[in-house]
Amino acid sequence: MIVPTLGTMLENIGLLLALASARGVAAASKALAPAELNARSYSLLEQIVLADGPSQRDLADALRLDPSQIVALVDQLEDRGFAERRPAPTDRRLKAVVVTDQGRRFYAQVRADVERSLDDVLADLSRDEREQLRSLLHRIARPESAAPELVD
Amino acid sequence: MIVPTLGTMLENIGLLLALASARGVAAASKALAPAELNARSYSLLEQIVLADGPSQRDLADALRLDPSQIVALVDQLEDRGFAERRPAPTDRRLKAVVVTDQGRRFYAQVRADVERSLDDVLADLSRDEREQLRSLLHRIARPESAAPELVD
DNA sequence: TATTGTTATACTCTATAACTATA
DNA sequence: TATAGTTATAGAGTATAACAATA
Repeated sequence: MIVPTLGTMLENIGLLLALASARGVAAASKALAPAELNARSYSLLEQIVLADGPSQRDLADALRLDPSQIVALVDQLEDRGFAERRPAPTDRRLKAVVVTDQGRRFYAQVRADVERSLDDVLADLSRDEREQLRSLLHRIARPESAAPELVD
Repeated sequence: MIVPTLGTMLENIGLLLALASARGVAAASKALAPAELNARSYSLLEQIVLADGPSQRDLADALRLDPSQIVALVDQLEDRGFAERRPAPTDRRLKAVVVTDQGRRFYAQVRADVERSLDDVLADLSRDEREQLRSLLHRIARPESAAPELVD
């Protein structure tokens, strides 16, 4: 190795964010592989379980994905019997995405595996530090002065 | 909107990391677009500027990319006259990647734009909080007990 | 006119395997 | 036998535009 301490001179917080995120996604993906789910579909299922009835537009906003991508992801959950599309009573353009009993059970199972894998990623951090990190990230990922700026 | 508070019930720190990272990359990409550089190439150039002589393997480790991807990225920097490959004197398998004067000037220019764009992303955080975040992320992205685990 | 869901498509990224030259 | 760099390629992920139905 020519430069042994390359990594230690890193200051760029943007790169640090990207590297930490990549580690988290990799760990979650590995944990989810046996269930044939990827990290994005897991997060989508989680949103559906927690909200129980969001429109696809809501899901696109929550995950900062293009609505056209939500279509395929919800299709997959529907094909596996984990979610269903229901016409929204108030606005016939909307489709409410609801979790099925089977989907709720499945989520409970895989969630334990995912959280264990994230524990590994956060192993060096105390409980307090994890809460700090979560709070700081929340203010970056979901600023109070909303203004979603997926495309600009 | 069916569920107004979807975003606020988010606990998943893995998703928060991914969203925050995506915001950072998007902001940096936007700032770098006029210079026809993407976030990854910027980080690569930064490593070369800071280390001045890393092997391509070093760069792959620092950015957690596959060595085969570094080839194309270094090619691009070389084509634009920002970096050069030099045979390493100690081991003829290695190629030391060094920044050119032109590359150093270019980096200084775009760096200001990137840091300004990251300021926007971190706007809600105080100086102390940014330092906290950087420190926490560093311990996730570059754990002391190294063991790079790109592929496993 | 604007918005939701949808389809199709092109583009970028990423992962993987195989090869060479050197050690 | 192992490592650095390289090439090629297939797959996953992403962005974009256009359309029908509804508001």
